[in-house]
Amino acid sequence: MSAYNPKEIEQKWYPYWESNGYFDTNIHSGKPPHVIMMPPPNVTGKLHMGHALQDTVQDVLTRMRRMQGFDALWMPGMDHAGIATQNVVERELKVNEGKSRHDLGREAFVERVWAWKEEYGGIILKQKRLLGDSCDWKRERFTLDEGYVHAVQTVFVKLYEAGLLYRGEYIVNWCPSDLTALSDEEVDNKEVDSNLWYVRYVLEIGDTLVIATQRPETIFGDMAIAVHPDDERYQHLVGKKARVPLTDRWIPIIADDYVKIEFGSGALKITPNHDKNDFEVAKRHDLAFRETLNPDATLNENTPYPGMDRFVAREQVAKDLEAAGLLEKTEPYKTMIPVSSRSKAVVEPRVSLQWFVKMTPLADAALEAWRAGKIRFYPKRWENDFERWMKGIRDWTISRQLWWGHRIPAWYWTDEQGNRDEARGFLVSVEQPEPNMVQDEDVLDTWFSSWLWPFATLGWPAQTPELQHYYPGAVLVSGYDILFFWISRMVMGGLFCMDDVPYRDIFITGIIRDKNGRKMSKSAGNGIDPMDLIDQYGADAVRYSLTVLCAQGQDIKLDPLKMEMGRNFANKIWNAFNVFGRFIESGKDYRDITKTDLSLADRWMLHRIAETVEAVDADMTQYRLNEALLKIYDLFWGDFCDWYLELIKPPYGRTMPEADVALAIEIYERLLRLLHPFMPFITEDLWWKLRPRKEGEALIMATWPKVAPADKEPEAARHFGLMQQMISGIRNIKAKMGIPPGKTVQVVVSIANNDENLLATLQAQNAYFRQLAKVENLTSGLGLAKPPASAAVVVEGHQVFVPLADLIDLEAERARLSKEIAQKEGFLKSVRGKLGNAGFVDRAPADVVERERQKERDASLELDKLRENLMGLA
RNA sequence: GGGCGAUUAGCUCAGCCGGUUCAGAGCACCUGCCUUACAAGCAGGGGGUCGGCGGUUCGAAUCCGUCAUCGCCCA
Repeated sequence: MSAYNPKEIEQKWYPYWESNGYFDTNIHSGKPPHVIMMPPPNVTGKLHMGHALQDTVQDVLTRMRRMQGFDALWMPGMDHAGIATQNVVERELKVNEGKSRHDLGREAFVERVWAWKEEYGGIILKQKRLLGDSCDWKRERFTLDEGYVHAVQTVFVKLYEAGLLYRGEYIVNWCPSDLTALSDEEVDNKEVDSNLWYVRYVLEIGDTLVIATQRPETIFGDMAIAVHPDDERYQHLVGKKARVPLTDRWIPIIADDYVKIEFGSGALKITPNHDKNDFEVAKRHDLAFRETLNPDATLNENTPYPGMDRFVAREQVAKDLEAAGLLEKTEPYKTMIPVSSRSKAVVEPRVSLQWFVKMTPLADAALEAWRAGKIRFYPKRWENDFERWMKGIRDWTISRQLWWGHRIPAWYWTDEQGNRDEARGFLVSVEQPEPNMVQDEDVLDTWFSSWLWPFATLGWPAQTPELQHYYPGAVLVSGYDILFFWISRMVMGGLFCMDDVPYRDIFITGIIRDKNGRKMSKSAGNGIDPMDLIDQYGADAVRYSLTVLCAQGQDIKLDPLKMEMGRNFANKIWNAFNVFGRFIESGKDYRDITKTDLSLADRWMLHRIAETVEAVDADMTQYRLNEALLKIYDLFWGDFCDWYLELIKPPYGRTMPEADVALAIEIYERLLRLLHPFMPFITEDLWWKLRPRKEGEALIMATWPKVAPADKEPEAARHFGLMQQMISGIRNIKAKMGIPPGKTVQVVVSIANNDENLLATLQAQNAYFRQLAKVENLTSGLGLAKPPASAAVVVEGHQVFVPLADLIDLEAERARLSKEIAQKEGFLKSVRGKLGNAGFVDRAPADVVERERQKERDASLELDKLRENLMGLA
């Protein structure tokens, strides 16, 4: 009559669930906990397809567990997203007031950020509601909440006291755009086309030495030239001096086996301040350090080009070298450059004073927990990456030169003028340890707060009842793009602070790409906004499609048209209700009406549901949501709609018996329960249409279907299956003979093997043939003869004849049967091939062999009958 | 350079521990239907030697090796 329109319905139910407290959890409920920590989205963020996918997965799991009687906590919140948020507010400040954050000063600026957060932050949490996320909003946390700040500072102190924290001048990744240090994980390596410049260094002994460099602009920071100790070409030069080109500075030539003899000329310039490896070499050889760049990556006063941008300077230096006759040649060269994953600026290795976490001991604990089976990855292969990263772990640069974030709880003494007196060292403490001490200016990497999420959100360091009840969680759902950033670090953080892993299962989803397989990004403009999809197709449809597309760990190439799968299914669900729904008497509760004489179809349907529930339960424990949902889809569409509803549907103008309505309601309820975690809105709406319900009897709070032993009736299911095949066969004959599906035919069914049970069932079900295949007269019996001029199908040895009198198209029937025969022959050949193989008969398990024998018997019997039928056509 | 993943129908992809007609689904395609739940639908149908080669096995889309192509991660 009309297509399903999700808009109205989806808007109706979310507020209903939320306001009734159905998402709420309660440590006193007496139910076992089931906890999922939502990866906190950036406060600046908007919902993207990755969120839509992962939230769907988490919500499906949460809703199912809730229905299964768990105290299902899905903990929501947001991340303060240091750089991202600071950038947003800085940009706004620039545009609106033409000011920089320095114009405002730190305190005023941070206040601005808070104001921004209150006004615009958290759009994403509203969007999550439109998706249907059933998280416990009352527990929502923000990584800069007061209590959370305390947790972050506490763990900082705790790490320091454990000797896992240090401060020092090391070479770090420096982002000249955001003017802060970054961790290794925040830097991506990109291959670019560049050059290799061969520069001549004048030697004190009068000769020149050619050195290949990718960065001529850094020569002003050169503090040595290194050659390999085994390189015979340069033995005589070690200990001599060379002049840095374009300057009057002389630097030593040293020997270090870090140098690759084959690369370039085999001699390497050592620039400790601007190259990680050179930094190490310099430490080994006790070289001096010379900074040649400003924080914004312009050259500084230690160079002849103060203020010039590094890339401009690169060309300029090359030119000047050439002019000075010091450039031997330039070669094109492909090289990897480090890029900030956030700002995309080319990162500069830069020596600066930063805070670091010593990671090896933490990683060792994580590895040990993993080896002991305390965490499990789905799919398992991600364990390899986890292990590799943990084993090769490097210390974590956690200080950031930003204003928005967790201020580092380290304190410094001051002199009379109030200036920091670094010489006296520092104290690490949550509270200001002594009057007149000042706190470190820097803030912590945002991930340094995120890695505490699973317990800091529950009140840690206080031993709250929530913490005891909800930690550790059941499963973490996230993408592999933050396996190192977050997932792995949480494992370490949990072990360090809680002495236990934060979750047992780690379900890693694929990444959603555009339909051509490219990563979605703002700059490429190929992003799909999930809000548009929800608007266009409905949240249930989006959830359905994403779940079905989400095979274990595979990236998803998403074509928005895929949402039609979900939309069509929702429409089907909606319309299926009408078949029996229109016979429901308003206000009537059908619970006391029991259908006592279940039909074959009834028993088959109940059996199929039971079977499916078992299969779905098994899939869900393995996080095979796509498999589970497809099974439910098949059950609903393939079994319930295509067969069951067609059978219970009364003829036009007639009504449906009350008992049938009651059973249909019961069956439909079970289907809605199974579907609810995946498609919560439409199922909740229909749930209330089935019968009057009291407050609190919402589907979201209903119980998950359990398999009752009485529901399983394999024999009934087998009989029904045979009838389905017979009916399909009749339809096939009609189609092939050019008989309109609506035209009635007569049918003779000949039951083989003296199967009187089947015969009895069949005779009781003439109506099925009438309704589904427009069979007017069904004659059935054991071993009946083929009527003249009839078409035939063979179903597991039983024969279905359709007498066609003058309607029969002999050619068509011959072709039909020939095809059947060819197929059957092929099958029989393969079966006989197996059985003719002595190895198979001897070695395969007895039951497998027996099964093949049975197949052979059945197939050859059927083949005989098919051939007879073909012969009889003449 | 090391590691991982992918390669199955025209397209997008499922296929767990090797054995049920196991070669599947959705879309697309062909034929016939506006059969009063649904044309976002119904019925019927066509279509793939499961990337190549080799191996293990009674038996391989599935396990192993190797090659090719594409993609990702790490250095």
